[in-house]
Amino acid sequence: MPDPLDTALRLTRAQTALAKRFDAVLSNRHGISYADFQVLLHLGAAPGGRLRRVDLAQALGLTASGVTRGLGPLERIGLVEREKDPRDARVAYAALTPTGRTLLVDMTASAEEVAADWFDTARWSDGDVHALGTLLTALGGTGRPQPSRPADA
Amino acid sequence: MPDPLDTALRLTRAQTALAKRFDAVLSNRHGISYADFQVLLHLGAAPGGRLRRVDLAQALGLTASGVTRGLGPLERIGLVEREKDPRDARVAYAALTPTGRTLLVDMTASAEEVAADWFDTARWSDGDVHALGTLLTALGGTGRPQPSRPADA
DNA sequence: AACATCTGCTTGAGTACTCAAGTATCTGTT
DNA sequence: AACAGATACTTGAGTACTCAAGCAGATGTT
Repeated sequence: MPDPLDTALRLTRAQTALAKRFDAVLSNRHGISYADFQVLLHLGAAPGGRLRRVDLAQALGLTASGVTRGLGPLERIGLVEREKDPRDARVAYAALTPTGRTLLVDMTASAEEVAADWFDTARWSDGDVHALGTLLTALGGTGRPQPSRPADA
Repeated sequence: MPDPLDTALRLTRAQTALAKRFDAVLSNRHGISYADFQVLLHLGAAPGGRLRRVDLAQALGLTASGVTRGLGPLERIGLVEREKDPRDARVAYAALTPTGRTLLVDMTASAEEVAADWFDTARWSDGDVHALGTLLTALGGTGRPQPSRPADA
């Protein structure tokens, strides 16, 4: 019977395993990591396909610093572009390029496959997955970011 | 309605937040991280309070290399000791020192508090926590390692 | 209009890992 | 008894972050 600490430890352990699995498949098939995929996901869901770096950090649970470092490679390989804000010279947007958007679509398919397979391997029913997802919603877990307006990129 | 990918993403997000919280409290109160706490937990639960480095890696979901690096500081501050195996000169055990065991007890109290508080803040019922813990058990999550024999240190 | 303060972002230094390669030791086969 | 291969561990180099400090630009107060 799991008490709160047990449950928290299990959560950590499960996520460690999950991330490894995602990382293995995604970097093998698409050349970028699970963390990078999450960046693309958030950008893709944001209006205009772009986000201020500070907001991206918030969405990812990272510091602004971490975002600056992580975005470098993605800009270099042309998945994300830097954009200026005409009203506020301090802000630099991170914006999905068309290439980035295409990759995001492909990666999402892979990721869905991995996730389904993972729960499948653990013999989870659809109901179990749903139950877990619902429970985690109440924990600040944003899940897959929802587009605020349909396809306004 | 969370599909498998949403659920997986939420799991990642939830764990990120959880780990930050544990890290903040544990390093503040006890001077070592959540990751270090998990090392002590596994050692404390193992027979004789010690584990081969390879088995510790397995238990933590890390590589042997990661264990070597992580154990360094813990040995330096006297929480963990290096022990030889008389039968096999290749293996080096990591063993909890008395100081380490004392700290483990204190940290466990803190960790239980943090975990309880976290679920509490999210307005989770005991039943929810239990349900989550049970679900995660089926995911390779070992939770809190159980002592194989009661207090044989 | 000047100044303190706040915000957004980047950068240097440090931490916690990873993988690949290397060393030492053990084990099974002939 | 010799040797091929497996196993336990460490180490060098690289990645992905963190925090603290710093800078540029915005904002509110007088």
